[in-house]
Amino acid sequence: MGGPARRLGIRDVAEQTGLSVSTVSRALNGYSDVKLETRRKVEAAAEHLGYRANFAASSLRSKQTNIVTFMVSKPWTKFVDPFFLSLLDGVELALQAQGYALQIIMAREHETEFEIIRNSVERGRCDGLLFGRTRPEDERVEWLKARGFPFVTVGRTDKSDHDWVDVDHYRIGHMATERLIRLGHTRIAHLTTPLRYTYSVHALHGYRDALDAHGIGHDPALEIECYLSRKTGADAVTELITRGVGPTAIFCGNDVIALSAMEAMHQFGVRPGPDMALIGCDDVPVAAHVGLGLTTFRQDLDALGMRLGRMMVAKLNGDAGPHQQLIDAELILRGTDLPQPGGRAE
Amino acid sequence: MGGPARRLGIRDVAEQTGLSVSTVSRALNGYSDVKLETRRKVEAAAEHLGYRANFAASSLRSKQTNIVTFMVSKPWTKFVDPFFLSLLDGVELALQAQGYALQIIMAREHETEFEIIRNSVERGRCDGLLFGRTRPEDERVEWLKARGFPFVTVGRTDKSDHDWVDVDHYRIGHMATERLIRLGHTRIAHLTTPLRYTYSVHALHGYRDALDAHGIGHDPALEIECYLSRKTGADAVTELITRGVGPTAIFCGNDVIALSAMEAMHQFGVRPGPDMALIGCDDVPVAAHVGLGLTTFRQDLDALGMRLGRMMVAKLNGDAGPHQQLIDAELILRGTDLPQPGGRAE
DNA sequence: ACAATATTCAAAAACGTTTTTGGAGGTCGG
DNA sequence: CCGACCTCCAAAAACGTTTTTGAATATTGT
Repeated sequence: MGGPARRLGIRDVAEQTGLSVSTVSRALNGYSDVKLETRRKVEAAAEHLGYRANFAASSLRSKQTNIVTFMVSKPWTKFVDPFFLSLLDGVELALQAQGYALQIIMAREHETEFEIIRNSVERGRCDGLLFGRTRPEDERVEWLKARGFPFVTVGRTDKSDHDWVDVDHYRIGHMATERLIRLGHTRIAHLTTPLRYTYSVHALHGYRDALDAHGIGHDPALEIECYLSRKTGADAVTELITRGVGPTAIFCGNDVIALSAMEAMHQFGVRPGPDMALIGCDDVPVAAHVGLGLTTFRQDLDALGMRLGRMMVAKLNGDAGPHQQLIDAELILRGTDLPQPGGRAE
Repeated sequence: MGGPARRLGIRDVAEQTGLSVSTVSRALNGYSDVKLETRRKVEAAAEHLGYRANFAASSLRSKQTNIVTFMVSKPWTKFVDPFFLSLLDGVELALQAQGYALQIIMAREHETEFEIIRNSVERGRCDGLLFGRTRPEDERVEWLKARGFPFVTVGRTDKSDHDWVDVDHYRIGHMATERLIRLGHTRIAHLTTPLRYTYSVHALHGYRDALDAHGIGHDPALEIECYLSRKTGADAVTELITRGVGPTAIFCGNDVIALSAMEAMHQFGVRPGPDMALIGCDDVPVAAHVGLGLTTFRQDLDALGMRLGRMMVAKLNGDAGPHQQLIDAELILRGTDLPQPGGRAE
C-alpha cells in the first residue's frame, strides 16, 4: 500500500493550491499575468513542498538551459596556472547576477577541445560558451561563428572578428623589453610561452618591436619557446648559458617560466637580478616572495572575468556586438630588474 | 520558401535511413536487439547529418544525466590551492572511463554551498555529487544521506558513516611533530588550517598526541588557527615572536601558511630552518624552490582523485558500499627541518 | 448600460528523446 | 508441417515542464 512514490512535480503544487498546472508555472517563472496573491500562494506551496522545476523538462520545453560553459584546457589544470581561477571568479559573479549558472568542464587532451565544444553545442547543453588559449587560426572559433552559437574567448585569433577579451601582451612585451633596454641591456633574451597561442605571438612582436625601436636587431638564438612540461624555463636558461650566447637580461612570457629560469640560474651560480636581469608576467602569488622579488606584470583578472561574463550576458540578451575588450597590465617593479653590471644605464 | 529550419532531430536520422525513430534510438544507444548492419547504417547517417541526441530530452526521458558534479568552495577558488586541481584531473579520468562527464560548479559564499547542492539534487541536474571541505557536523552530508542521493566527499565528518576519501591528517600531524621532537625541539607551535574543517582537527590531534607521547604537554599559546585572508601564517608568526612564547619549531597545516610564515620570519631576521624549524603540508610546486627548501608532506592527488571518481562510479552502478579510503602522505625532507640550535637532538 | 478592453486563469499542445509493447518474419525441433 | 521461440523493428506512450490558445470575469470609457 502507499502510492508508488512519484517524484515531486509541478502537478503536486497545482493540486495543493487548487490552481492549474499552467498557472503554477507562470507564477513560478515570474510572468505578469498572475495575481500577486496567487503568486504568493504558489510560492508558499512550492516552498512548503520543496518543489523545484525539473531541469531537463524545463530546458527541453523552454529551449534554454541558463547555463554558460567555460572550457578549461589540460595545460591549465596540470600545472597550477592561477590565471583562470581568478578569472572564473569574476565570470561567475557577472553571470549569476543575470540568472545564469557557470559550469566548468575540462578538456583533457588537446584534441578533445573541439569535441567537447561540438558536444556542448549540438546536444544543447548550454546557452553560451567561454574558452581561452586561442590560436591564430582557431578551428573552434570558426566553427562556432559558422553556427552562430554565442561565445566569447579569452584571447584573439588572426582575424579576431568575434567577441573576445584579451590582455595586451604586445604592450607587455614592449614595455618589458624597453625597460631592460633603458637599464643598459642589449642582449635580451625572450623565453616565450608556446607560440601556438596568439598571445605568445603578440608578446614576441612587442619584444621585437621594442628592440627595433632602439636599433637592436632581434637574435633568433635569444628567442626560446618554453612549455610547462618539456622544455621549461630552466632548460632554456641552461641552453642560453651553455651555448654562450650571452644574454644579460631575460623577459619571460610568464612567471612560471621565470621561476623555473631562476632555478637554473642558481645552479649555474648566476644571481637573478644582479647577474642577470629578469622580468616575468602574471604576478603569481609567490613572485613577490622569491629571491629579490620578481619584477612582473599584474593583470586585474577579476575585472577581466567580469567583463567576460558581462559580454556573454549581453550576447545572450540579443545584443549584437561585436564586443571586444583589451586590458592593460601593470608593471610591478621588484628586485630582479637591475642594470647591466658594468653597463651604462640611461 | 525553404523549410522553417527545424533543429536537427532523431526524426531526421530515421527518415534518412528509412527506419523508425525507436530503432534509431536503440541503435545509437547500443541496445542488442538491432542488427549489426542496421546499427552501422544508423551510425553512418547520424555522423553524416551531424546528429546528436538533445541532452534535455534524453535526460528527461531516461531520468539520468550521466553527469557528476564537483562542488568547489570559495576559498579554493580565490587562492589557488593546487589541491583540488590535481584532484579533479584524476576524478575526470575515472569518470569519463565509465561514460560520465565531470561538471564543476563554484560556491561563491559559504552559505550558498547548501543551496547549490539542493538545487542540483532537487532539479535533477546530475546523477552524483562530489565535494570537499567537510566539517565535523556537516549539514550537506546529513541532507544527502537522508535523501539517498549518491555522493562521495573529500574528508570525513564526525560520524563518517558515508562514502569518503581522505588524507590521513592525523598521521601527518603526528609524524611532523615527532620529527621535530626528535630534532630536539620541545617548544613546537602548530599553525592550523581553519578548525571548522574536520581534517584540521585531525591534524591537531596528531600534533597533540605526539607531544603527549613524549611527555610534552600542549600549550594553547602555541596553537594558532590560520586562514588564507585574515590571520595568515605571517600574522601568526608575528604574534608568536612578539608575545615571546618562544617556539623553536613550527608545524603548519599547509604550505601556503608555511610560506606566509617564512615571509614574517624574514622580516624579524629569523632564518627559517637554522633559527626556526618549519614543516608544511601539501608540497606545493614552489615549496622545493623557496629558501632552503620547505620540508613538507606530499599527497598523491591523482590517485586520490581516481579513487574518488571510481568510488562514485561504483555507487552509481548500484554498488552499495560504504566505501571509504584513507590515503597516506609522504614526508618530503628538505632544508627547513633543522635541529634546535644549541639543543640536543636524539 | 453596453461595448470594448484588461486581467486572470485553465486546457491542451508541444518540446525531442527513450522505453514499453507488440507484431511480422525467420528458425528450429518434433 | 506446425507450433514455439528467436530476431529485429515500428507504433505509441511517457518523461515534466513551458507555451499557446482561448475563455471567463472584472474594469473602463462613452
